[in-house]
Amino acid sequence: MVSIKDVAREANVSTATVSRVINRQSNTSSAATTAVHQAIAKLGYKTSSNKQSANMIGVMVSDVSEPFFGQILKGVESVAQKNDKRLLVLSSQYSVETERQAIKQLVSYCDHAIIHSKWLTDDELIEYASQIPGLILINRYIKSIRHRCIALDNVHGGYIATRHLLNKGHRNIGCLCSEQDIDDAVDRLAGYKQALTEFGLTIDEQFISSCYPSEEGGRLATYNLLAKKLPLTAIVSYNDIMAAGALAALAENGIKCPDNISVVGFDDLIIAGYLNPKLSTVRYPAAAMAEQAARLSLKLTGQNESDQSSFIREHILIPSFVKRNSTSVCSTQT
Amino acid sequence: MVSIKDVAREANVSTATVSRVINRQSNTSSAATTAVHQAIAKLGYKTSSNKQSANMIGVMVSDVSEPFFGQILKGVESVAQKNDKRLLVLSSQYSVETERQAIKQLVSYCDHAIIHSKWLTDDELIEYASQIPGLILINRYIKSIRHRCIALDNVHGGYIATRHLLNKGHRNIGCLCSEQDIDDAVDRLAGYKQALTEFGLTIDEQFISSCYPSEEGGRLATYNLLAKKLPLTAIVSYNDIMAAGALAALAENGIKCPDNISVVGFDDLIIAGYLNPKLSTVRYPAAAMAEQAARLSLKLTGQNESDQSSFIREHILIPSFVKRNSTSVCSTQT
DNA sequence: CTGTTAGCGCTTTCAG
DNA sequence: CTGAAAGCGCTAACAG
Repeated sequence: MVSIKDVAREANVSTATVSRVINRQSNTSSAATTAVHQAIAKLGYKTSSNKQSANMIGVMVSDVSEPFFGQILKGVESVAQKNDKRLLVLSSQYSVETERQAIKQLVSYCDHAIIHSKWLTDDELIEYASQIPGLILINRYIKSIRHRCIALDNVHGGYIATRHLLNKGHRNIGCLCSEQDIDDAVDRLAGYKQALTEFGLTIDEQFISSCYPSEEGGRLATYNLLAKKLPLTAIVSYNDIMAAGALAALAENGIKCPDNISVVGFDDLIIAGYLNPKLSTVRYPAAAMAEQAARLSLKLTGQNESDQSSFIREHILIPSFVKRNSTSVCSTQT
Repeated sequence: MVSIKDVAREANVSTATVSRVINRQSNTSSAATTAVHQAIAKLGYKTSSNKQSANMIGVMVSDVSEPFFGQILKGVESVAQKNDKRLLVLSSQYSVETERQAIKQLVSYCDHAIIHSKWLTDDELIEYASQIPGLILINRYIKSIRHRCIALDNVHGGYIATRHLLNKGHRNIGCLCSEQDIDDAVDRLAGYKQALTEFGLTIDEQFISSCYPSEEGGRLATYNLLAKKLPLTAIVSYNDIMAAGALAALAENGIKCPDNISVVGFDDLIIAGYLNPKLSTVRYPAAAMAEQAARLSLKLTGQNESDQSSFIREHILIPSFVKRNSTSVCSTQT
């Protein structure tokens, strides 16, 4: 256990100065301050080493009120509870700076941190990961620290969504994309293309429409597709929310789902089961993923007695398909 | 600041024994254990008085993954963030014992605790509330500690839901109730009755159907209503989930909403906007309520510099009506 | 099972 | 602005 004393030695100051720096109180010279901060980073010192931090497992998500993140909290909480640990929650509110501050806090307060970072660069995350062994990245894959990442195989997700439609005879499949430049968006699109290619079909960019990943975005992207008068019989969507927008756009235009056009979502949010028709979608096992992340975190700090280094499989989860009522066999045979 | 030493003196044991009791380790006689626990309760001692607890605001809800509770977390988190506090989250998983343990933990770890208790008795909650001044009950009203409660006026909610339908000309209004014996269920029903009475209508118990407050429960309760061949033109539901079940049951029977029967929900969950038709409902301002609870907690421990004791209005929030597409003017004039 | 005692991590005081 | 040293809250070791 690295103490304030070690930090003091490393920074060539007294323990009192370190204490002052940590608590941001009274005046300390900037030289001493930076020296202390460097020493803290180097040694991986954590405040409240008085055992409190060992009992805390921290989570950072974008917004605690979103159902998807609720699942993640639940997953982490369940293993926290089993291991008699407390759950510390912070959110980034979709802001880079808030996200950075949150992670810094987590790193300094907790031995374990499950982080869903949307905005920080790989390099910055690698840096934080190096500070505590219990930091796990969720829904993100960084090769150089892949043993610290738990992610979903989004390519496969896009693939099975598209594949499901192909198997039902659909050949003219539109794709609603997220215009955000993040991994899951490009991966899911790649899965869509892979499925088509594998089926011997050529990819027509006309069938791909990008918008902001909201309900309104889904509606707009669908309008754009419809405007082109393509022989569309099915649509795969970046996520359930956009799919909800697509369903609304179709309904407004008298196009019946699934009779005329089938729709597939992604995520399997609660709303999927309440849409009309109930949405066929790809299940994102968020809670399971979070559980696994939490267990991995415990394992990496040796809390988890058993299998210290036993099974080190790739931490990539495979999504599965959920068939509901928004997809059917293609009626317009070509 | 009450220390372990004070507790030891109060309990007539040594500090070591107190330490042992707190950490539930090694053996301690039950006599000593209870004596220590009593002393802790009496003096309001909190572990980690080493300043950690003052930075923590704890929340307990039933299930962190439910959207409704997500709102509550978000509300508390927003004020926590503003006041530079960390958020500690525990859930009861709908179990009495888990709930009790969670509250105990919160009380001993945090200076502030926002608690959504569904299962504990008033007396027990009063007891916990007496242990720390920063404990606030949310969505619950206990008269003797009402300055520690933030709740919704559920009677008013049931009232405006019913009133909305009455104003649209409906006179034969069914009511889907929760069979659970909790305050909000009876309050919302009371609001329903009040609105009818106020309109000079007599209450016919035939129109009231109770089931478990789930989608399936809503479906069943609706079947039961339909089976009676009542001249039903509208339904008010205990919550949105049951209303979703009601919509499904109506659709399955070829009854159009809102053309034939209007439906009103309660809570205004995310799904309300995605149902078909979009659900008119009563908005439960969960996040706002949680924010207010958190602010109250800070105020009660004197953290909130200003207005120490200034405005002590009743902490009852008023719900409002959200008009969407599931309600319309009554067509069958009597 | 319990108290004494030594010790640890940290903060605060005080002198410079 | 800083360090030495005293002090505080707590835990661990040991003897009974």
